[in-house]
Amino acid sequence: MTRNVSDSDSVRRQNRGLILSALRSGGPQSRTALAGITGLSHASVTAIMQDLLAQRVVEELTSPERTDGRMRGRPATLVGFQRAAAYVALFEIDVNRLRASLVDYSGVLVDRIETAISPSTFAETQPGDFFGAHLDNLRERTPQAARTLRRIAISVQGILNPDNSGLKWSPIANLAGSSFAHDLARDSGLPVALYKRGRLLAEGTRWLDPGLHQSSVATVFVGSTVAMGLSLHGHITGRSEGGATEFGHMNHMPNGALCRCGMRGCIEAYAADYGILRTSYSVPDTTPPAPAVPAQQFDALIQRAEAGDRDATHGFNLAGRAIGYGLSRMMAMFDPTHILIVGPGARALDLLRPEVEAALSSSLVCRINGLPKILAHPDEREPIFRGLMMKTLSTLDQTDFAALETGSRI
Amino acid sequence: MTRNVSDSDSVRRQNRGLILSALRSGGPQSRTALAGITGLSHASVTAIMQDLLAQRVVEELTSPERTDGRMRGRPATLVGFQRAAAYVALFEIDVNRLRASLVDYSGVLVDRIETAISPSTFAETQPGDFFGAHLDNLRERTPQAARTLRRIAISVQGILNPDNSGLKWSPIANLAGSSFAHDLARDSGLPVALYKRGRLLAEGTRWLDPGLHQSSVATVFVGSTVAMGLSLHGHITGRSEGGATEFGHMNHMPNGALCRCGMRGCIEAYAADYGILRTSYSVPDTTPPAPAVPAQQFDALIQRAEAGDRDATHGFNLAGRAIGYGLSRMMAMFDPTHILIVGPGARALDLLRPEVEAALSSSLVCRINGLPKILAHPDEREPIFRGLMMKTLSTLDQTDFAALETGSRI
DNA sequence: GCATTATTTTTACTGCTCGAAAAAAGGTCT
DNA sequence: AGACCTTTTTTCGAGCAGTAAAAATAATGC
Repeated sequence: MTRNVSDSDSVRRQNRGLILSALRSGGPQSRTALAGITGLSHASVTAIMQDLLAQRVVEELTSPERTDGRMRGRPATLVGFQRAAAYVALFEIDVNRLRASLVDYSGVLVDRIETAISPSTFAETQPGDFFGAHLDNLRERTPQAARTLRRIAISVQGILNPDNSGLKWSPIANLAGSSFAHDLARDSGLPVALYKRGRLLAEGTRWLDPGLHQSSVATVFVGSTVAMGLSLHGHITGRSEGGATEFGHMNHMPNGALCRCGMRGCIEAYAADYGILRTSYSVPDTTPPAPAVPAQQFDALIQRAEAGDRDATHGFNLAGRAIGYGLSRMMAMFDPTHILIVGPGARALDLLRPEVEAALSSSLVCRINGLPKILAHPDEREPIFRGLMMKTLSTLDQTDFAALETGSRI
Repeated sequence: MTRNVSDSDSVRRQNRGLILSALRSGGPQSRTALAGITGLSHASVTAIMQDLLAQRVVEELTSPERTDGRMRGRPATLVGFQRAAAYVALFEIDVNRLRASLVDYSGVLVDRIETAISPSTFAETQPGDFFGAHLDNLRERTPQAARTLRRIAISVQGILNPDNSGLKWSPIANLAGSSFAHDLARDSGLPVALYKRGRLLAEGTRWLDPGLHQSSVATVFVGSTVAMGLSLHGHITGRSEGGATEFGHMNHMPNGALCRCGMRGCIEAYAADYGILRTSYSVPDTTPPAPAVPAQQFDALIQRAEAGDRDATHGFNLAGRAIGYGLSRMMAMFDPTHILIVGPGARALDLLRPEVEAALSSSLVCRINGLPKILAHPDEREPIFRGLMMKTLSTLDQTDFAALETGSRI
């Protein structure tokens, strides 16, 4: 049972966390600016800063670099994260690729390794060992980071265990089943966090687009799979309080098209690249899906549909309808004001939009509240990485550094 | 912008709130018991209690009534809410009935008035005035409560305004459109809260069934409408952070049966009493729904289906399928461990269950995590009232009484 | 050089929780 | 009846974090 008692310790944690989080989203700032943003008094900011400086969590920036020469008064000394205060290792795993990144505490990418993944990769190597090997690699290449490495976070696809120690199911062959997060944590001695890709998309767009930072956005990935993350007023919501949803495998049509997951009628079976391709080529929708669709083949299909090809258009229509009804069903439970389509499918938004909007219009909530704004952001790599990084660093801020005991505040 | 700064004020609020909430869910208790439950030290509990006693929020119970004669040591003095510390007025509005209740701070029902509602009620009287008249009535009948009346809460059906000041849409004729909560707040000078019925069902079952108190439950009302509330690990979740969902009007079938709301294919159009009746009597599903279905007619239909009547069984099958697929779609975003069916439809759970479970089984999350437990609770009146009352009193605890400034703690 | 302006630090004070010890309130035993 | 035991409740001093206001600091402008 967690104690929710509030005492001076929790007060300090809360207010230190407030300052770190302001620094995280606003970059290096003066103490006065931080006092304004957090609502703390100048005295408290100074006191907390003294602790943070003494603990080498933050540092004063040497180059004041006044933006305007005509500023009066004592110039502010900016305070920013001390880059070497901590490092985190981030893994993004995909059906055919692993990307391992080393990031310092200020959010600067230090090192990156990319490796190809094949369906046999995890048949030959235990997932925990596979990640462990890459972690060692990162450590060897940046020895000074190895000492202060604090956390590991992995972006995954599939359904998580209740304790987030591994996956119960995943489209990545042989990845599910083992508690690889637990294994990796044991072997490395570091905390390991698993995040669903869709959830990170939501987190990432929250950080990428300042305009959307505090609004309610449903971020939908359309590509080799279909996934969704929800960011409601800056809070990530969804299954298991982990912010994950199974949007791609939400049922669209009872007994419908065969999905890669083995079930029938999932949204993904209509709206992922393989589904659109299957419809466009009039392949029966009970045919087992192709393992992977090359990017150029998908782009060619988009071009055909844009040129007016009936079959291709039909494929995108069915995809749009599946996504649209899925969104309309989601909106019976959440009320995002914006829908952001990311991934390869974002390039086809104009083809999808009519059916998406038609489906949304047929729902009561949209008739009452109006349609949400539907936007596209073709790149999904950057949001996922940024989401993974910001989520991990923010967790580090709050869990590790906000809770540090005050030394002797003389 | 809300300031999240933590200071001694917020510490007091938090810890007072902790004690009040323990008292709310555990009933009158000794200080020692409260210290154990909240995690506060005995000294803090005593100090906070002195304030609460001085402010007449709680009182010491006179009758110790030892449960066991063989108890040793100094007998505990129980502390409980002071009944007259506050009163709240609760309204439950339905298509054909208004129930106005006056409840004291300890949760005891003091007075209750029931009034019939007809489709013309709100055509003749402004909703704000209608509630105002009943409020005055309650006040006149219990003058000592009128002085310490602190809050008004209303259970409604329909889609709320973004600012919760009224309804954008409601199945209750002419109720939507006006900001009656705002009007009533202005006229009465008291805060008025609007809650969706489905949300209160979730809140109510949370309080009614201690076994479900901390688990994750989706409570589905099946009757003249279909509604759902979610309680995940004791937290109520859903649209607009208000915990509401539009489950009944989630789309089940594109271009499907005509719903009372005017849209087509809503779950309600298949699973509310009128929908089941329409299917059972082979009336075209685009026929405008009957305004109200008498209870005995619905019960007769259940009996016919239980006796094996094909047409009636078909009606319940389609209803079960609509609910089942709706739940399966909901479970792509939430993961309740229990599904609780309440309302008149709960009596037909055995008829609905096969199709509900079949639909759930066809979803990926249920294949991976297993089916949730499906239970029935035939009475829906009690959970709604209890949910409305507990939510309102808990809000009063935290908003009004936890925040009371400490007088002079001599 | 000195007033002006803005930022940062210091000082004095308040309020809260906590641990330990003391006080209170019954029952039990001789 | 009175000493003892057990459990609950209160009291007391220490410690810590926050605020407000005053003081210190560092640049600009005349």
